[in-house]
Amino acid sequence: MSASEGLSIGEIAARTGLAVSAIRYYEAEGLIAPWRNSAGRRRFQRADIRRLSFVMIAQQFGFTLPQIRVELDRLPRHRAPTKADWTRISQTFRTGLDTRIARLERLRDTLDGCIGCGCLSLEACALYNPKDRAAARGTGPRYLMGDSPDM
Amino acid sequence: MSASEGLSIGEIAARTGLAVSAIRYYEAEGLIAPWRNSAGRRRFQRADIRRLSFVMIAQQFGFTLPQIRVELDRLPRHRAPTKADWTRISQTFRTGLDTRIARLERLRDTLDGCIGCGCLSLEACALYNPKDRAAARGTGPRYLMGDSPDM
DNA sequence: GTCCCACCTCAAGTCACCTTGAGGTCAAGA
DNA sequence: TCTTGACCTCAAGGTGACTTGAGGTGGGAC
Repeated sequence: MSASEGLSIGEIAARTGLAVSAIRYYEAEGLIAPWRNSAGRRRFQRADIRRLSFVMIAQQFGFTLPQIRVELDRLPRHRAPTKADWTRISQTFRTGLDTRIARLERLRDTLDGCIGCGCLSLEACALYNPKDRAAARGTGPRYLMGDSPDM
Repeated sequence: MSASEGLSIGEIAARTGLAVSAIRYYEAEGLIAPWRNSAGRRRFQRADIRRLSFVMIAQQFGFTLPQIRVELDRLPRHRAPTKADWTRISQTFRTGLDTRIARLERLRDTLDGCIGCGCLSLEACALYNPKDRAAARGTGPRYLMGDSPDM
């Protein structure tokens, strides 16, 4: 298996559960930086496994890959997040989560006030909220990730 | 303005706040079915405004356009949702919302248990939850909509 | 010698939801 | 008469996170 040092992309894929193509994609996006052996094959450090698991977790919290890269870029190259990094970062996650939960709860409260009304009036209906809608809409896709609308 | 009966696409756009291109897109997707006047221009009924506002609200709740079309297809063509329709549908919204909120709260609780740990171990870390991750991942984009990751 | 497997690159496709652009029609107003 | 503006169609572009496919390399097993 280890003709040269480090782990192959296949081994990394097996350990993280990621597809090989996804790992290559993450490299292209600058999230990881494996080196190459003499045959031009990617070689990974064990720290890369934790970097990748950090990527997966951060995605659960709704971070985009560029945002995740910013966090990883604060760490020395090839290093995985330490406990201190994690404490700092997880506070950010926590804040973002609270925001999302609060927004959904506001929506739920509004909906509760509207069940049985059914006016759907553009002028009067609180559900049709231009302000929140504007905030939720941008160019490109909007992400649900941890909460797809599987109802 | 009304050379013939009904409303023009520009008027509908002004009243709903939607872009003209979006309205044409919704027609292509079968969410609305305006008729054409002698000049080949789209003409809309007033009920279409409520249909479109229903589309916008349902999107806030995380429904995809095909899902929304299913709901609208239960109504007679050209009809807007009535109070009875709305009560039925809003129960569905409510259930979906509860599911999403519950999922985020579980994630928050897990995170709270992990702040200060920072192991990020693929074997031990509860944050790296293959089951939930698998549920959240599918082909194509995953949506956040009402809760974009703006942290 | 040949087969297979794991790996490589680069381009293009996928998904949902639209927007943008090119090129054209038609009627009203200056 | 000319221009403006609102509308039309159809094709292609953009977003994020990947996957898929074509075509190629290198090394070990039979």
